[in-house]
Amino acid sequence: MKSEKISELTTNRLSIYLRCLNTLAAAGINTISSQEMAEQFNLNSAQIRKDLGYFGEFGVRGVGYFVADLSEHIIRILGLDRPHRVAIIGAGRLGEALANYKGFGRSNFTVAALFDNDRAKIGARIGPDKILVHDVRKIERLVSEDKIDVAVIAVPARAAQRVLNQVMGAGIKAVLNFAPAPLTARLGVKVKTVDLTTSLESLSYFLAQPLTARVTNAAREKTDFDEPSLRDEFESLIK
Amino acid sequence: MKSEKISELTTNRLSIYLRCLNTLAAAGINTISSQEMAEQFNLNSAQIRKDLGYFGEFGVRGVGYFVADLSEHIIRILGLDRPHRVAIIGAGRLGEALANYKGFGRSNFTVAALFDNDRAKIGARIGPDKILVHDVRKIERLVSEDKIDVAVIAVPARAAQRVLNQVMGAGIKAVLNFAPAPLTARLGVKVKTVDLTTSLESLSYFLAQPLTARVTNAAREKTDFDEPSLRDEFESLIK
DNA sequence: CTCTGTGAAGTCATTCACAGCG
DNA sequence: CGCTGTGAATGACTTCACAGAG
Repeated sequence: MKSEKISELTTNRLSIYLRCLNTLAAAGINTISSQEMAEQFNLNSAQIRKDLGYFGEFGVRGVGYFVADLSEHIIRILGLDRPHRVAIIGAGRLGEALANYKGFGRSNFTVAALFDNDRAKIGARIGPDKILVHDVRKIERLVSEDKIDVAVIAVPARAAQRVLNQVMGAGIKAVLNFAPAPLTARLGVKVKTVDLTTSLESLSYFLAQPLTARVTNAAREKTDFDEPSLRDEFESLIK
Repeated sequence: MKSEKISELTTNRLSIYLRCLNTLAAAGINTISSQEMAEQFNLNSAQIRKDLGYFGEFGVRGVGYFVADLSEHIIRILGLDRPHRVAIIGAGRLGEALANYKGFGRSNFTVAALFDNDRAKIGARIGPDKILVHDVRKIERLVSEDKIDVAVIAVPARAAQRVLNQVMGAGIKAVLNFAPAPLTARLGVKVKTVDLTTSLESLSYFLAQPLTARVTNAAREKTDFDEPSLRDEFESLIK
């Protein structure tokens, strides 16, 4: 086990490896080499080994990795062995979809509360799970009462920084932001932004390139996994 | 104007610059230097100049950039001067939220059709905009009739590859994927995956680190903009 | 004198390639 | 013998730093 600084690219990939291992386990496979895994899931075997190498020696030379064992290790590395409680701020369409999303469970995330600042929504119960919408001003109290440690920002861009400030004020250190705004966070608070418009506009650039350039690029890229990618029980968001 | 290979990181940032320029324009600012822009939006001025430098010389030495002018240029570079028509596959919660999302317009994207394979949904009209749900098997015909050039995959992971194949079969070259699955695309087709679980698990890793490491990391990172981030009229997804 | 545009330097990430363990 | 774990090599991206345009 080294103690270098781990890049976010590496932790993103660990999450992906974990998903792959789940798939393998479900298929009844107990042992896998980095090569086999790379082939099956469009990954690079050296990178798998290097990523894992930052955290320990989990493999068996001449054999590969034990699926269940490695899975366990990654769960521990990512801190998924401890439960996380999520607050969703913004009870609009997206907030509602997320609040009713069942896939969080597998990663040990639970949606603990939903907030909005719209009078008409506060006190209402939303979606099939009838989740209560709280007044966003109560966020600080609920965070400590409910042991919430992650916030999801699903409000319009112009409100996003204000909400982030409230959320930081309540002591939350990890935020997933869906608002299209350049946010400033205080030291020690991690904000991950997911941006639909940027993704689409980047696709638009790709379409605007001449066919030859597009194909050349694609060849260099295998399947595009440079950004995150989800888990099996996406169903509730989607079905 | 060079003709090197442009990285996706650069095109993502162009999209962000465009958003910043919109904000500036809305504030009545006509001229801005890369330094000022970097300060205001947590960016790096050298990077702004370098990114723009791949496409031309848009600035005025000793002055900076004309906001409206640069905006125009980026719109053209990203291919946002031509309209794009989007098909959303999967009429679940997320598909519905996306189908009713009004923010696409600004980037010249229009949601042209919504598809599902669920008998109970096909033929129904969904959301406040009453968008008709089509049978996914009709996708090929509708793509050519409706000039659709972008697909959004909002189906469960196990269906994602099948849907991607159908979509590619219909001739679509650009896909935004919300399913948590490692997809394989044919040459010349660009797939961008947005993965909620990976983002959350990566945040979990951050929380699992000792406080000192978290702060050290944060110091290196300003606000986290390594992934995409959205646009102003996110409202319809969210409100 | 200011700010762009850009080679050169520096930093970080991926991939290679192989010693050595099981 | 096969596969891991890992330094060393390569490649990609960012930042520096400054010549030169306006």
